Amino acid sequence: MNEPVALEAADGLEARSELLEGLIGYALRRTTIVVMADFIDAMEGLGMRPVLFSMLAVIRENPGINQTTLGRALGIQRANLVPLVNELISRRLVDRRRHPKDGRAFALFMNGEGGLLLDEAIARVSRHEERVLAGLGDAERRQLLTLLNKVRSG
Amino acid sequence: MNEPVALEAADGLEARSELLEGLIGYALRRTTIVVMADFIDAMEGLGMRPVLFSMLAVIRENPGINQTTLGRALGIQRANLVPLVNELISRRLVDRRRHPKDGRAFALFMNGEGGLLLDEAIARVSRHEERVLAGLGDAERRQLLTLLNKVRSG
DNA sequence: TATTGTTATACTCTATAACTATA
DNA sequence: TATAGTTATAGAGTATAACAATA
Repeated sequence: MNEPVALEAADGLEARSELLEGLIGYALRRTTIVVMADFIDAMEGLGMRPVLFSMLAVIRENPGINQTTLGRALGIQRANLVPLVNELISRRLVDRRRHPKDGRAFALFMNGEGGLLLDEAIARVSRHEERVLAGLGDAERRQLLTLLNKVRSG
Repeated sequence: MNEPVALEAADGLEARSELLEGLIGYALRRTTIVVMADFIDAMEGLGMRPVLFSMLAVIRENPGINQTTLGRALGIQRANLVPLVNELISRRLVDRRRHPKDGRAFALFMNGEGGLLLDEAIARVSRHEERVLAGLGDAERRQLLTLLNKVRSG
């Protein structure tokens, strides 16, 4: 409440950092945390996490995909994908069959129940994106997506 | 290599999802992972992680800040902040003193060694941001920062 | 009663190395 | 030799509940 004094405690209720506020990496990290938290809220009761949602989306759009390719598409290492795929299998959302031409590989397919769950999740994701992007116009949303992909492909 | 056939394995080397590619949340998450990985590379040998960097920045710019306020500024819960502050203390980058007017609280101050480390980290962060933003012009960089903060605050 | 810092705990994500079976 | 999937393990981030000391 008073003017700051050197070596006195700056223990107000709020603190800022001009350095951090100028860094895009920091803004990316903090914004992602906020958006992912809203995603998780939006999925309440579905047992859906961001990583499971993205796996279901890729599997449905790429029927028969194997785990290595799935992991590469999503930036997940093979070893870390194993328990995640097992989770989808044991929840009967995805079917896993031996690959017809490569005995080492599995082929993953979305089944009916997985499709229903994904559809419900997609409906919730639409509302979630509308909520977190409420402050942006259509042009700004397209611009943000373009800029993010530019950085990522960079 | 051939045209896709229903229920045949789509086990090519690459897979995409139009659904995910349209979601800003997904773009945020993937882009942040790429940028954070480059940050970590940039800090090689410094023992610096994103969270420690942000803590040092806030402590230097808010001398005497207590742990609760520091955590609130960075979105870190008090309980999770304890081992992180201990790490900075044991590495002699930050000093912790009892708060003069509140016996429950600590007041955190950056010391000389912490300042030197933070300065070196800032120099590396500048090169890191230049690297990950190389594909964007100045106007685009400002725009991205503005849009990210709009989403986060919105 | 409320707040600061702490401890304990559990879950998720991530990273690495080594193994098996198949190619 | 190389690749697909697996196992084991360790580190880091995150979330909750409960406690002691102090306000």
